[in-house]
Amino acid sequence: MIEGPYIAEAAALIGDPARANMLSALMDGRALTATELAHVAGVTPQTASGHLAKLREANMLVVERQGRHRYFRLAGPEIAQAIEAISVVAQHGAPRYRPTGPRDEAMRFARTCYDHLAGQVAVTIVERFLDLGYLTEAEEDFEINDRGAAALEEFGIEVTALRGKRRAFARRCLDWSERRAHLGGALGAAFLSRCETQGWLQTKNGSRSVTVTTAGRAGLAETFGIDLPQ
Amino acid sequence: MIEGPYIAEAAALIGDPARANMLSALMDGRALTATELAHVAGVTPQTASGHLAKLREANMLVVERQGRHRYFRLAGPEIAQAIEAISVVAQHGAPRYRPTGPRDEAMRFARTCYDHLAGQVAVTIVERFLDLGYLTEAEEDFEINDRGAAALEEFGIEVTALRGKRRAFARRCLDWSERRAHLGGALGAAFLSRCETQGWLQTKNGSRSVTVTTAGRAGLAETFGIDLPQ
DNA sequence: ATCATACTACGATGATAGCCGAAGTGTTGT
DNA sequence: ACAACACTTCGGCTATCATCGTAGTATGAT
Repeated sequence: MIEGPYIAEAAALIGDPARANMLSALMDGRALTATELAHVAGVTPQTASGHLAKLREANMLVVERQGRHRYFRLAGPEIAQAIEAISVVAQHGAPRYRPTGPRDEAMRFARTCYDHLAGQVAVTIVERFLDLGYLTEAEEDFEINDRGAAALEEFGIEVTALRGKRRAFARRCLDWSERRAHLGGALGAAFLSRCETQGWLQTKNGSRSVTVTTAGRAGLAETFGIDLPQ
Repeated sequence: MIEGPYIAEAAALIGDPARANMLSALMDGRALTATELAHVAGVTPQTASGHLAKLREANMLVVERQGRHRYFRLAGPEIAQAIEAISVVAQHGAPRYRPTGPRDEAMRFARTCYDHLAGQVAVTIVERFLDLGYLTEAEEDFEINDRGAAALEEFGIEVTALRGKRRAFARRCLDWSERRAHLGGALGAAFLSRCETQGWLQTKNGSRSVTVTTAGRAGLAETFGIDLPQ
Protein backbone atom coordinates (compact mmCIF):
# COMPACT_ATOMS: atom_id res chain seq x y z
CA MET A 1 0.00 0.00 0.00
CA ILE A 2 1.33 3.40 -0.85
CA GLU A 3 0.06 6.89 -0.46
CA GLY A 4 -1.64 8.19 -3.62
CA PRO A 5 0.83 10.90 -4.66
CA TYR A 6 3.59 8.32 -5.06
CA ILE A 7 1.43 6.53 -7.57
CA ALA A 8 0.71 9.78 -9.32
CA GLU A 9 4.39 10.61 -9.62
CA ALA A 10 5.30 7.32 -11.23
CA ALA A 11 2.27 7.35 -13.49
CA ALA A 12 2.89 10.93 -14.55
CA LEU A 13 6.34 9.92 -15.75
CA ILE A 14 4.79 7.29 -17.97
CA GLY A 15 1.98 9.66 -18.90
CA ASP A 16 3.98 11.78 -21.29
CA PRO A 17 3.78 10.61 -24.91
CA ALA A 18 7.49 10.95 -25.58
CA ARG A 19 8.41 8.99 -22.47
CA ALA A 20 5.71 6.41 -23.04
CA ASN A 21 7.05 5.79 -26.52
CA MET A 22 10.53 5.34 -25.17
CA LEU A 23 9.54 2.95 -22.44
CA SER A 24 7.42 0.96 -24.86
CA ALA A 25 10.26 0.70 -27.34
CA LEU A 26 12.34 -0.89 -24.59
CA MET A 27 9.70 -3.43 -23.59
CA ASP A 28 11.28 -6.34 -25.41
CA GLY A 29 14.48 -6.01 -23.46
CA ARG A 30 16.54 -4.18 -26.06
CA ALA A 31 18.89 -1.41 -25.17
CA LEU A 32 18.65 1.68 -27.34
CA THR A 33 20.83 4.77 -27.55
CA ALA A 34 19.64 8.19 -26.53
CA THR A 35 19.49 9.23 -30.17
CA GLU A 36 17.44 6.19 -31.15
CA LEU A 37 15.07 6.89 -28.29
CA ALA A 38 14.80 10.50 -29.39
CA HIS A 39 13.75 9.28 -32.81
CA VAL A 40 11.28 6.79 -31.38
CA ALA A 41 9.76 9.57 -29.32
CA GLY A 42 9.73 12.05 -32.17
CA VAL A 43 11.56 14.76 -30.23
CA THR A 44 14.95 16.40 -30.47
CA PRO A 45 17.95 14.85 -28.74
CA GLN A 46 18.04 17.57 -26.14
CA THR A 47 14.43 16.98 -25.21
CA ALA A 48 15.02 13.26 -25.11
CA SER A 49 18.00 13.81 -22.88
CA GLY A 50 15.86 15.56 -20.32
CA HIS A 51 13.24 12.82 -20.43
CA LEU A 52 15.84 10.11 -20.07
CA ALA A 53 17.34 11.88 -17.07
CA LYS A 54 13.96 11.85 -15.39
CA LEU A 55 13.43 8.17 -16.09
CA ARG A 56 16.86 7.34 -14.77
CA GLU A 57 16.28 9.38 -11.66
CA ALA A 58 13.10 7.44 -11.04
CA ASN A 59 14.95 4.15 -11.47
CA MET A 60 12.85 3.24 -14.47
CA LEU A 61 15.85 3.11 -16.81
CA VAL A 62 19.45 2.11 -16.43
CA VAL A 63 22.19 3.31 -18.70
CA GLU A 64 25.36 1.70 -19.98
CA ARG A 65 28.00 3.76 -21.62
CA GLN A 66 29.88 2.45 -24.63
CA GLY A 67 32.24 5.14 -25.85
CA ARG A 68 30.19 8.02 -27.06
CA HIS A 69 27.01 5.90 -26.95
CA ARG A 70 24.67 5.70 -24.00
CA TYR A 71 22.55 2.57 -24.11
CA PHE A 72 19.35 2.70 -22.09
CA ARG A 73 17.24 -0.22 -21.04
CA LEU A 74 14.42 -0.83 -18.59
CA ALA A 75 15.62 -1.08 -15.02
CA GLY A 76 13.66 -4.22 -14.24
CA PRO A 77 10.72 -6.43 -15.11
CA GLU A 78 8.36 -4.47 -12.90
CA ILE A 79 8.56 -1.56 -15.33
CA ALA A 80 7.50 -3.77 -18.22
CA GLN A 81 4.76 -5.22 -16.04
CA ALA A 82 3.45 -1.78 -15.21
CA ILE A 83 3.47 -0.76 -18.87
CA GLU A 84 1.62 -3.94 -19.75
CA ALA A 85 -0.92 -3.36 -17.01
CA ILE A 86 -1.52 0.18 -18.19
CA SER A 87 -1.85 -1.08 -21.76
CA VAL A 88 -4.69 -3.35 -20.70
CA VAL A 89 -6.42 -0.39 -19.09
CA ALA A 90 -5.76 1.82 -22.09
CA GLN A 91 -7.34 -0.69 -24.45
CA HIS A 92 -10.52 -0.62 -22.41
CA GLY A 93 -10.69 3.12 -22.70
CA ALA A 94 -13.65 4.84 -24.21
CA PRO A 95 -13.98 5.33 -27.93
CA ARG A 96 -13.33 8.98 -28.47
CA TYR A 97 -15.51 11.11 -30.63
CA ARG A 98 -12.65 13.30 -31.57
CA PRO A 99 -10.07 11.51 -33.69
CA THR A 100 -7.04 10.20 -31.88
CA GLY A 101 -3.59 10.44 -33.27
CA PRO A 102 -1.42 13.25 -34.51
CA ARG A 103 -3.01 16.29 -36.00
CA ASP A 104 -0.55 16.36 -38.86
CA GLU A 105 -2.29 14.66 -41.77
CA ALA A 106 0.97 13.30 -43.13
CA MET A 107 1.70 11.63 -39.81
CA ARG A 108 -1.74 10.09 -39.80
CA PHE A 109 -1.17 8.71 -43.27
CA ALA A 110 2.17 7.08 -42.56
CA ARG A 111 4.60 7.30 -39.67
CA THR A 112 6.90 5.09 -37.65
CA CYS A 113 5.79 3.45 -34.44
CA TYR A 114 9.03 2.32 -32.78
CA ASP A 115 10.61 0.67 -35.79
CA HIS A 116 7.59 -0.43 -37.79
CA LEU A 117 5.05 1.32 -39.93
CA ALA A 118 1.96 2.95 -38.47
CA GLY A 119 -0.93 5.05 -39.74
CA GLN A 120 -3.47 4.62 -42.50
CA VAL A 121 -0.96 2.98 -44.84
CA ALA A 122 0.11 0.44 -42.27
CA VAL A 123 -3.44 -0.55 -41.41
CA THR A 124 -4.37 -0.77 -45.08
CA ILE A 125 -1.44 -3.13 -45.66
CA VAL A 126 -2.48 -5.34 -42.77
CA GLU A 127 -6.05 -5.54 -43.97
CA ARG A 128 -4.90 -6.45 -47.45
CA PHE A 129 -2.72 -9.22 -46.00
CA LEU A 130 -5.74 -10.46 -44.04
CA ASP A 131 -7.84 -10.37 -47.22
CA LEU A 132 -5.19 -12.30 -49.13
CA GLY A 133 -5.18 -14.87 -46.33
CA TYR A 134 -1.49 -14.29 -45.60
CA LEU A 135 -2.23 -13.32 -42.01
CA THR A 136 -4.82 -14.29 -39.48
CA GLU A 137 -5.55 -12.55 -36.22
CA ALA A 138 -4.93 -14.17 -32.87
CA GLU A 139 -5.16 -12.64 -29.42
CA GLU A 140 -2.14 -10.38 -29.36
CA ASP A 141 -0.39 -11.52 -32.51
CA PHE A 142 -0.91 -12.06 -36.17
CA GLU A 143 -0.26 -15.56 -37.43
CA ILE A 144 1.33 -15.93 -40.81
CA ASN A 145 0.71 -19.06 -42.88
CA ASP A 146 2.86 -20.70 -45.52
CA ARG A 147 1.39 -18.70 -48.37
CA GLY A 148 1.98 -15.48 -46.58
CA ALA A 149 5.49 -16.45 -45.58
CA ALA A 150 6.30 -17.40 -49.16
CA ALA A 151 4.98 -14.08 -50.47
CA LEU A 152 7.02 -12.09 -48.01
CA GLU A 153 10.11 -14.22 -48.62
CA GLU A 154 9.69 -13.44 -52.32
CA PHE A 155 9.46 -9.77 -51.41
CA GLY A 156 12.84 -10.13 -49.73
CA ILE A 157 12.05 -10.66 -46.08
CA GLU A 158 13.72 -13.60 -44.37
CA VAL A 159 10.67 -14.78 -42.51
CA THR A 160 12.22 -17.94 -41.12
CA ALA A 161 15.17 -16.06 -39.69
CA LEU A 162 12.86 -13.53 -38.04
CA ARG A 163 11.00 -16.30 -36.27
CA GLY A 164 14.19 -17.37 -34.58
CA LYS A 165 14.69 -14.02 -32.96
CA ARG A 166 14.08 -13.44 -29.32
CA ARG A 167 11.82 -10.57 -30.24
CA ALA A 168 8.11 -11.12 -30.71
CA PHE A 169 7.48 -12.12 -34.29
CA ALA A 170 4.33 -10.48 -35.59
CA ARG A 171 2.57 -8.35 -33.04
CA ARG A 172 -0.82 -6.76 -33.37
CA CYS A 173 -0.09 -3.19 -32.45
CA LEU A 174 -3.06 -0.91 -31.84
CA ASP A 175 -2.62 2.08 -34.09
CA TRP A 176 -3.08 5.45 -32.50
CA SER A 177 -4.72 7.25 -35.43
CA GLU A 178 -6.63 4.34 -36.94
CA ARG A 179 -7.66 2.53 -33.75
CA ARG A 180 -7.09 -0.77 -35.49
CA ALA A 181 -4.07 -2.99 -35.53
CA HIS A 182 -1.00 -2.42 -37.61
CA LEU A 183 1.84 -4.94 -37.85
CA GLY A 184 4.44 -4.76 -35.09
CA GLY A 185 7.20 -7.04 -33.89
CA ALA A 186 10.14 -8.27 -35.86
CA LEU A 187 8.05 -8.84 -38.99
CA GLY A 188 6.64 -5.34 -38.92
CA ALA A 189 10.11 -3.87 -38.54
CA ALA A 190 11.47 -6.03 -41.36
CA PHE A 191 8.62 -5.01 -43.64
CA LEU A 192 9.29 -1.31 -43.12
CA SER A 193 13.00 -1.84 -43.57
CA ARG A 194 12.46 -3.74 -46.80
CA CYS A 195 10.14 -1.09 -48.18
CA GLU A 196 12.81 1.49 -47.45
CA THR A 197 15.43 -0.58 -49.18
CA GLN A 198 13.11 -0.84 -52.18
CA GLY A 199 12.66 2.90 -52.21
CA TRP A 200 8.94 2.48 -51.61
CA LEU A 201 8.91 4.28 -48.30
CA GLN A 202 11.13 7.07 -47.07
CA THR A 203 11.75 8.07 -43.52
CA LYS A 204 13.22 11.49 -42.93
CA ASN A 205 16.13 11.62 -40.60
CA GLY A 206 14.99 12.72 -37.17
CA SER A 207 11.30 12.55 -38.01
CA ARG A 208 8.75 9.81 -37.58
CA SER A 209 6.92 10.87 -40.70
CA VAL A 210 7.00 8.37 -43.53
CA THR A 211 6.58 9.25 -47.19
CA VAL A 212 5.20 6.81 -49.73
CA THR A 213 7.10 7.32 -52.97
CA THR A 214 5.62 7.02 -56.43
CA ALA A 215 7.56 3.78 -56.77
CA GLY A 216 6.07 2.68 -53.49
CA ARG A 217 2.50 3.21 -54.59
CA ALA A 218 3.22 1.27 -57.79
CA GLY A 219 5.15 -1.44 -55.97
CA LEU A 220 2.52 -1.98 -53.29
CA ALA A 221 -0.16 -2.17 -55.98
CA GLU A 222 1.69 -4.60 -58.24
CA THR A 223 3.18 -6.79 -55.56
CA PHE A 224 0.34 -6.98 -53.06
CA GLY A 225 -2.64 -5.38 -54.80
CA ILE A 226 -2.69 -2.52 -52.35
CA ASP A 227 -4.34 0.65 -53.59
CA LEU A 228 -3.51 3.62 -51.41
CA PRO A 229 -5.79 6.64 -51.35
CA GLN A 230 -4.31 9.87 -52.61
CA MET B 1 1.02 -4.28 -28.05
CA ILE B 2 -0.24 -0.75 -28.27
CA GLU B 3 1.10 2.46 -29.67
CA GLY B 4 2.80 4.59 -27.07
CA PRO B 5 0.40 7.54 -26.88
CA TYR B 6 -2.38 5.25 -25.72
CA ILE B 7 -0.27 4.24 -22.79
CA ALA B 8 0.52 7.86 -22.09
CA GLU B 9 -3.14 8.80 -22.05
CA ALA B 10 -4.10 6.17 -19.54
CA ALA B 11 -1.05 6.79 -17.38
CA ALA B 12 -1.61 10.53 -17.42
CA LEU B 13 -5.07 9.99 -15.99
CA ILE B 14 -3.57 8.10 -13.09
CA GLY B 15 -0.70 10.58 -12.91
CA ASP B 16 -2.65 13.35 -11.24
CA PRO B 17 -2.47 13.30 -7.42
CA ALA B 18 -6.18 13.92 -6.93
CA ARG B 19 -7.14 11.16 -9.31
CA ALA B 20 -4.51 8.80 -7.98
CA ASN B 21 -5.87 9.26 -4.48
CA MET B 22 -9.38 8.54 -5.65
CA LEU B 23 -8.42 5.40 -7.56
CA SER B 24 -6.36 4.17 -4.63
CA ALA B 25 -9.21 4.72 -2.22
CA LEU B 26 -11.34 2.45 -4.38
CA MET B 27 -8.76 -0.33 -4.58
CA ASP B 28 -10.41 -2.53 -1.99
CA GLY B 29 -13.61 -2.71 -3.96
CA ARG B 30 -15.61 -0.16 -2.02
CA ALA B 31 -17.90 2.30 -3.72
CA LEU B 32 -17.57 5.88 -2.56
CA THR B 33 -19.66 8.96 -3.33
CA ALA B 34 -18.37 11.89 -5.29
CA THR B 35 -18.18 13.96 -2.13
CA GLU B 36 -16.22 11.30 -0.28
CA LEU B 37 -13.85 11.05 -3.19
CA ALA B 38 -13.45 14.81 -3.23
CA HIS B 39 -12.42 14.64 0.41
CA VAL B 40 -10.04 11.76 -0.20
CA ALA B 41 -8.44 13.74 -2.98
CA GLY B 42 -8.35 16.97 -0.99
CA VAL B 43 -10.09 19.04 -3.66
CA THR B 44 -13.43 20.78 -3.93
CA PRO B 45 -16.47 18.85 -5.12
CA GLN B 46 -16.50 20.70 -8.40
CA THR B 47 -12.91 19.77 -9.11
CA ALA B 48 -13.59 16.21 -8.12
CA SER B 49 -16.57 16.16 -10.44
CA GLY B 50 -14.36 17.00 -13.39
CA HIS B 51 -11.85 14.33 -12.44
CA LEU B 52 -14.55 11.71 -11.99
CA ALA B 53 -16.00 12.54 -15.38
CA LYS B 54 -12.63 11.91 -16.96
CA LEU B 55 -12.19 8.60 -15.19
CA ARG B 56 -15.66 7.51 -16.23
CA GLU B 57 -15.02 8.52 -19.80
CA ALA B 58 -11.90 6.40 -19.79
CA ASN B 59 -13.83 3.42 -18.42
CA MET B 60 -11.76 3.40 -15.26
CA LEU B 61 -14.77 4.05 -13.02
CA VAL B 62 -18.39 3.09 -13.10
CA VAL B 63 -21.10 4.98 -11.31
CA GLU B 64 -24.31 3.90 -9.65
CA ARG B 65 -26.89 6.45 -8.69
CA GLN B 66 -28.78 6.12 -5.44
CA GLY B 67 -31.08 9.09 -5.17
CA ARG B 68 -28.94 12.12 -4.82
CA HIS B 69 -25.82 10.02 -4.25
CA ARG B 70 -23.48 8.89 -6.97
CA TYR B 71 -21.44 5.87 -5.95
CA PHE B 72 -18.25 5.32 -7.89
CA ARG B 73 -16.21 2.16 -8.00
CA LEU B 74 -13.42 0.77 -10.15
CA ALA B 75 -14.64 -0.48 -13.49
CA GLY B 76 -12.75 -3.76 -13.29
CA PRO B 77 -9.86 -5.67 -11.77
CA GLU B 78 -7.47 -4.52 -14.47
CA ILE B 79 -7.58 -1.01 -13.00
CA ALA B 80 -6.56 -2.28 -9.59
CA GLN B 81 -3.87 -4.37 -11.22
CA ALA B 82 -2.47 -1.37 -13.02
CA ILE B 83 -2.46 0.69 -9.83
CA GLU B 84 -0.68 -2.13 -8.04
CA ALA B 85 1.86 -2.46 -10.82
CA ILE B 86 2.53 1.27 -10.74
CA SER B 87 2.86 1.11 -6.96
CA VAL B 88 5.65 -1.41 -7.28
CA VAL B 89 7.43 0.87 -9.72
CA ALA B 90 6.83 3.90 -7.51
CA GLN B 91 8.38 2.18 -4.50
CA HIS B 92 11.54 1.57 -6.46
CA GLY B 93 11.82 5.21 -7.32
CA ALA B 94 14.81 7.26 -6.38
CA PRO B 95 15.12 8.90 -3.00
CA ARG B 96 14.50 12.53 -3.63
CA TYR B 97 16.71 15.21 -2.20
CA ARG B 98 13.89 17.63 -1.97
CA PRO B 99 11.34 16.64 0.62
CA THR B 100 8.29 14.87 -0.70
CA GLY B 101 4.84 15.56 0.55
CA PRO B 102 2.71 18.62 0.88
CA ARG B 103 4.35 21.97 1.38
CA ASP B 104 1.90 22.92 4.09
CA GLU B 105 3.64 22.15 7.38
CA ALA B 106 0.37 21.32 9.08
CA MET B 107 -0.39 18.73 6.42
CA ARG B 108 3.04 17.21 6.88
CA PHE B 109 2.45 16.97 10.61
CA ALA B 110 -0.91 15.22 10.40
CA ARG B 111 -3.36 14.62 7.61
CA THR B 112 -5.68 11.92 6.33
CA CYS B 113 -4.60 9.39 3.75
CA TYR B 114 -7.86 7.85 2.51
CA ASP B 115 -9.48 7.19 5.88
CA HIS B 116 -6.48 6.69 8.12
CA LEU B 117 -3.90 8.97 9.66
CA ALA B 118 -0.78 10.06 7.77
CA GLY B 119 2.11 12.41 8.34
CA GLN B 120 4.67 12.79 11.12
CA VAL B 121 2.16 11.98 13.83
CA ALA B 122 1.06 8.79 12.15
CA VAL B 123 4.58 7.55 11.63
CA THR B 124 5.51 8.44 15.20
CA ILE B 125 2.58 6.39 16.45
CA VAL B 126 3.58 3.40 14.36
CA GLU B 127 7.15 3.54 15.57
CA ARG B 128 6.01 3.71 19.17
CA PHE B 129 3.81 0.68 18.63
CA LEU B 130 6.79 -1.12 17.12
CA ASP B 131 8.91 -0.12 20.14
CA LEU B 132 6.23 -1.36 22.53
CA GLY B 133 6.19 -4.64 20.64
CA TYR B 134 2.50 -4.26 19.77
CA LEU B 135 3.25 -4.43 16.05
CA THR B 136 5.83 -6.16 13.92
CA GLU B 137 6.55 -5.48 10.29
CA ALA B 138 5.90 -8.02 7.59
CA GLU B 139 6.13 -7.62 3.83
CA GLU B 140 3.14 -5.47 3.10
CA ASP B 141 1.38 -5.56 6.44
CA PHE B 142 1.90 -4.98 10.09
CA GLU B 143 1.24 -7.94 12.34
CA ILE B 144 -0.35 -7.24 15.67
CA ASN B 145 0.24 -9.58 18.59
CA ASP B 146 -1.92 -10.34 21.61
CA ARG B 147 -0.40 -7.59 23.75
CA GLY B 148 -0.98 -5.05 21.01
CA ALA B 149 -4.50 -6.25 20.38
CA ALA B 150 -5.30 -6.05 24.09
CA ALA B 151 -3.94 -2.52 24.34
CA LEU B 152 -5.97 -1.35 21.36
CA GLU B 153 -9.08 -3.14 22.59
CA GLU B 154 -8.64 -1.30 25.87
CA PHE B 155 -8.37 1.93 23.90
CA GLY B 156 -11.74 1.14 22.39
CA ILE B 157 -10.98 -0.50 19.09
CA GLU B 158 -12.69 -3.80 18.36
CA VAL B 159 -9.67 -5.51 16.93
CA THR B 160 -11.25 -8.95 16.55
CA ALA B 161 -14.19 -7.56 14.61
CA LEU B 162 -11.86 -5.67 12.29
CA ARG B 163 -10.03 -8.85 11.45
CA GLY B 164 -13.25 -10.34 10.15
CA LYS B 165 -13.74 -7.61 7.61
CA ARG B 166 -13.13 -8.15 3.96
CA ARG B 167 -10.83 -5.20 3.98
CA ALA B 168 -7.10 -5.60 4.59
CA PHE B 169 -6.50 -5.50 8.30
CA ALA B 170 -3.29 -3.57 9.07
CA ARG B 171 -1.54 -2.36 5.99
CA ARG B 172 1.88 -0.77 5.83
CA CYS B 173 1.17 2.37 3.87
CA LEU B 174 4.19 4.29 2.62
CA ASP B 175 3.78 7.85 3.86
CA TRP B 176 4.27 10.58 1.32
CA SER B 177 5.93 13.16 3.56
CA GLU B 178 7.82 10.81 5.90
CA ARG B 179 8.83 8.11 3.39
CA ARG B 180 8.21 5.51 6.06
CA ALA B 181 5.16 3.42 6.75
CA HIS B 182 2.09 4.64 8.57
CA LEU B 183 -0.74 2.36 9.54
CA GLY B 184 -3.37 1.73 6.86
CA GLY B 185 -6.14 -0.77 6.39
CA ALA B 186 -9.10 -1.33 8.65
CA LEU B 187 -7.01 -0.94 11.80
CA GLY B 188 -5.57 2.36 10.66
CA ALA B 189 -9.02 3.68 9.86
CA ALA B 190 -10.38 2.49 13.21
CA PHE B 191 -7.51 4.12 15.08
CA LEU B 192 -8.15 7.49 13.46
CA SER B 193 -11.86 7.17 14.05
CA ARG B 194 -11.34 6.33 17.70
CA CYS B 195 -8.97 9.25 18.20
CA GLU B 196 -11.61 11.53 16.75
CA THR B 197 -14.25 10.09 19.03
CA GLN B 198 -11.91 10.70 21.96
CA GLY B 199 -11.44 14.28 20.87
CA TRP B 200 -7.71 13.65 20.41
CA LEU B 201 -7.67 14.37 16.70
CA GLN B 202 -9.86 16.69 14.71
CA THR B 203 -10.46 16.59 11.02
CA LYS B 204 -11.86 19.70 9.46
CA ASN B 205 -14.80 19.21 7.19
CA GLY B 206 -13.66 19.20 3.58
CA SER B 207 -9.96 19.20 4.43
CA ARG B 208 -7.47 16.44 4.85
CA SER B 209 -5.62 18.33 7.50
CA VAL B 210 -5.72 16.81 10.95
CA THR B 211 -5.29 18.75 14.18
CA VAL B 212 -3.92 17.19 17.32
CA THR B 213 -5.82 18.66 20.25
CA THR B 214 -4.34 19.41 23.65
CA ALA B 215 -6.31 16.45 24.96
CA GLY B 216 -4.82 14.39 22.15
CA ARG B 217 -1.24 15.20 23.07
CA ALA B 218 -1.99 14.31 26.68
CA GLY B 219 -3.94 11.20 25.78
CA LEU B 220 -1.34 9.84 23.39
CA ALA B 221 1.35 10.45 26.01
CA GLU B 222 -0.52 8.82 28.88
CA THR B 223 -2.02 5.91 26.98
CA PHE B 224 0.82 4.97 24.68
CA GLY B 225 3.81 7.00 25.85
CA ILE B 226 3.87 8.99 22.63
CA ASP B 227 5.55 12.36 22.85
CA LEU B 228 4.76 14.54 19.88
CA PRO B 229 7.05 17.38 18.90
CA GLN B 230 5.59 20.85 19.15
C1' DA C 1 44.78 18.56 -34.77
C1' DT C 2 40.40 18.80 -36.86
C1' DC C 3 35.92 17.48 -37.83
C1' DA C 4 31.84 14.72 -37.14
C1' DT C 5 28.87 12.65 -34.04
C1' DA C 6 26.57 11.60 -29.46
C1' DC C 7 24.88 13.65 -25.73
C1' DT C 8 23.91 17.28 -22.09
C1' DA C 9 22.77 21.87 -20.08
C1' DC C 10 20.47 26.27 -20.19
C1' DG C 11 16.93 29.59 -21.02
C1' DA C 12 12.76 31.28 -23.10
C1' DT C 13 8.20 30.13 -24.79
C1' DG C 14 3.65 28.63 -24.99
C1' DA C 15 0.17 25.21 -24.32
C1' DT C 16 -2.27 22.70 -21.04
C1' DA C 17 -4.70 21.18 -17.28
C1' DG C 18 -5.89 21.44 -12.46
C1' DC C 19 -7.69 24.67 -9.42
C1' DC C 20 -11.68 27.21 -7.20
C1' DG C 21 -15.61 30.72 -7.09
C1' DA C 22 -20.03 31.32 -8.78
C1' DA C 23 -24.07 29.43 -10.24
C1' DG C 24 -27.14 25.94 -11.64
C1' DT C 25 -29.74 21.28 -11.52
C1' DG C 26 -31.51 17.33 -9.10
C1' DT C 27 -32.91 14.76 -4.84
C1' DT C 28 -34.39 14.39 -0.09
C1' DG C 29 -36.43 15.72 4.24
C1' DT C 30 -39.46 18.62 6.87
C1' DA D 1 -43.23 24.76 -0.68
C1' DC D 2 -38.90 25.49 1.11
C1' DA D 3 -34.36 24.46 2.68
C1' DA D 4 -30.48 21.50 2.78
C1' DC D 5 -27.54 18.63 0.49
C1' DA D 6 -25.25 16.10 -3.56
C1' DC D 7 -23.44 16.94 -7.68
C1' DT D 8 -22.41 19.34 -12.22
C1' DT D 9 -21.17 23.18 -15.35
C1' DC D 10 -18.79 27.35 -16.61
C1' DG D 11 -15.17 30.62 -16.78
C1' DG D 12 -10.93 32.73 -15.32
C1' DC D 13 -6.41 32.09 -13.32
C1' DT D 14 -1.92 30.26 -12.74
C1' DA D 15 1.62 26.94 -12.11
C1' DT D 16 3.86 23.44 -14.55
C1' DC D 17 6.28 21.23 -17.90
C1' DA D 18 7.51 19.73 -22.54
C1' DT D 19 9.42 21.92 -26.33
C1' DC D 20 13.30 23.67 -29.19
C1' DG D 21 17.29 26.86 -30.26
C1' DT D 22 21.77 27.78 -28.73
C1' DA D 23 25.84 26.28 -27.00
C1' DG D 24 28.87 23.31 -24.71
C1' DT D 25 31.36 18.76 -23.49
C1' DA D 26 32.89 14.14 -24.64
C1' DT D 27 34.15 10.51 -27.91
C1' DG D 28 35.61 8.54 -32.30
C1' DA D 29 37.52 8.74 -36.95
C1' DT D 30 40.69 10.65 -40.17
